[in-house]
Amino acid sequence: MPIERVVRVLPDVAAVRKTFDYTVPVSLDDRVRVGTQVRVVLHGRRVIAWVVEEDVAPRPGVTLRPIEAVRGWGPPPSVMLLAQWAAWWWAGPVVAFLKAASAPRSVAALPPTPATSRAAGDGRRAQASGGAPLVRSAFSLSDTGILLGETFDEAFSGGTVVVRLAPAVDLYPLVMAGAGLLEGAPQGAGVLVLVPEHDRAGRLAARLSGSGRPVALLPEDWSVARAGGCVVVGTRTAALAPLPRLAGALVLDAHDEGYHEQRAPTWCAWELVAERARRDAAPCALVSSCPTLDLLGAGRLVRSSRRAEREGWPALEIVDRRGDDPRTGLFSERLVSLVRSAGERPGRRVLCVLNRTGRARLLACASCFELARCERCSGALELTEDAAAPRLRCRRCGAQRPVVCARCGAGRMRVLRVGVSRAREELEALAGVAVAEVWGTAGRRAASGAQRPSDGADVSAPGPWNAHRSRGEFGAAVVVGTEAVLHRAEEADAVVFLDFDAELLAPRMRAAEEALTLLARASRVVAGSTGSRGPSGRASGQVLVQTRMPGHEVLAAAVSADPGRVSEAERPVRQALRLPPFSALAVVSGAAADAYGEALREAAPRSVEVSGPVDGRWSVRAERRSELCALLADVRRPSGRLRVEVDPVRV
DNA sequence: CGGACAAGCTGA
DNA sequence: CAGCTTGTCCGG
Repeated sequence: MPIERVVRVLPDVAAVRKTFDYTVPVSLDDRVRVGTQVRVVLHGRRVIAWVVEEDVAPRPGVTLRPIEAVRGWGPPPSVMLLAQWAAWWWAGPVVAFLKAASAPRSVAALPPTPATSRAAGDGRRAQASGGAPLVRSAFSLSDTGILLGETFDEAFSGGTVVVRLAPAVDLYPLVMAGAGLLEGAPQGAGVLVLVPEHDRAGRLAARLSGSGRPVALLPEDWSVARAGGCVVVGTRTAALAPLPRLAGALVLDAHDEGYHEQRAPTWCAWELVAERARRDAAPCALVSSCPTLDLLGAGRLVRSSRRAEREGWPALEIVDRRGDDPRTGLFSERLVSLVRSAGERPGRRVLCVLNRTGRARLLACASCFELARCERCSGALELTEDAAAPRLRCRRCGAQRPVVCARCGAGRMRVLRVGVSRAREELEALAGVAVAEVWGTAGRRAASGAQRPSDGADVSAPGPWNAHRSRGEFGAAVVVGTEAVLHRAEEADAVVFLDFDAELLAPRMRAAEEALTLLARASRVVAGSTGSRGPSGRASGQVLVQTRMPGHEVLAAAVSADPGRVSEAERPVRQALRLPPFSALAVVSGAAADAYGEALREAAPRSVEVSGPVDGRWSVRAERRSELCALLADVRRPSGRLRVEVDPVRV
């Protein structure tokens, strides 16, 4: 009689973090391995569980039940280990990561693995122009192309590399170069490509597939990815793609906020991909037109030539509104004339961006109109609640000072309430052209607590946007909307930021970096999918920025096509305030936060600082991330609702 | 999570 | 003291 194996499983039940041992019936033996999803009876309930360990010596004194059934294929062993690491690194339940790494529906059998050692296009005949020639032609298109080709080579030279490429640069040749790592890779190894949005993942997968590469688009092609030997394309969760092994990895637009999960555990996809690549000794390219400080800490920076970078940032026109009376509203003369001319020339499209949801209130001096900003961190100041003796308080770092203008010393502030919903009407009246309004879902940085829509297309949202969307067109040449308009529009002739100061002064730690990513996004939209160029040699199209801070380093960086200026300005501020990446930070909230906070303070070594509660939130700060994670893992969590955010995007 | 069981409260 | 609520524990 054959001996039954014993395996250790982790049930897919919230709040159960323990593992349990079960015997493997002989009939299921060949289908049960590490990662397999099984059904087991636990406490009288049939639940789904993952096999986390094979051939274990059962703990003595317990009689084991047999596994009831095999649900289907699960993540490969390498990803099971990765999930375990991620659970520690972001102080969350392993189950959260295993779920993300598992198939959306049960998978009974895998498709055959493509033969990776063969030339691309062998299995599926190249339907379009074929694989390799596409790369070569892209490299030889222009001098710029050749310069970029050298950058691309460096991107996969080994280890994790941050690749800085201007917004208008077509990243497809780089992706093709990455896909080339499939050749000669071990059997089953694959190349991971992450993009921020699912639509874009679909387009990229189709294009790669057309060139003859074996491609799996996640989440739908999970089983293809599990078989390995292909290029896996997907969004954030694709960081946990079930490839048994990596031959290489690319994260496009790595600065995008979509790579950060907002719900706890607040994990970050590019960080996970970099760790995964490190484990498999695979090259990893984090690609961004404007790398954030956090990204820059992840690997060596590789840049294209200055010339290539200058050509890939479009013309940026700054409309200095310091001289304008705040009462003139959102629309400068320059903007009105731009919109008017767009209305006269058929086919031209202008997008006006106005982030009105969750916006900071802005204060300006009542006499000289200078904006009230914090001396310490440059954040926007607000008036304190105390009506008898109001003070100015920084919404970002909390510093306070009396109500006095930093420039002229006047003691009266005026509230600038730009961005009202009448923007569209006003613009229509001013410019005499039809203007459409886009609201749909809130921007991708929704107000705190709000969730990002899973794939960005909210068809249930009311309003003119959807009417136009269903016709596949905007209803007018001019559109006013939140930044969502930049994520949905394929291309435009001009993008106007009506109130860029709201971005620059937003009460968020990463406001400056995020403002620059908006300019980069706008740059891509006006550059168009063709990457056409104007007579100046720069990408065509125009980005117009209305501001009262024309000298701000974010604008200087975009004008000079040198995004490094923003991170260099940001670095000393973060360092002085001991904020990430110069420390490791976790924020604890929820009903049980106080109990957990006290326990953490009790157990914290000298090197970890536990402070709170402030509005029911505790913060835990350590010099090194590993110290922070060790503490969070060691202290038992009290029962009750608890949210632990490690390295939160918003501070 | 959800069932089991114990301890606590209530009303006749 | 039955009948019900509330809380804590634990799962192979």
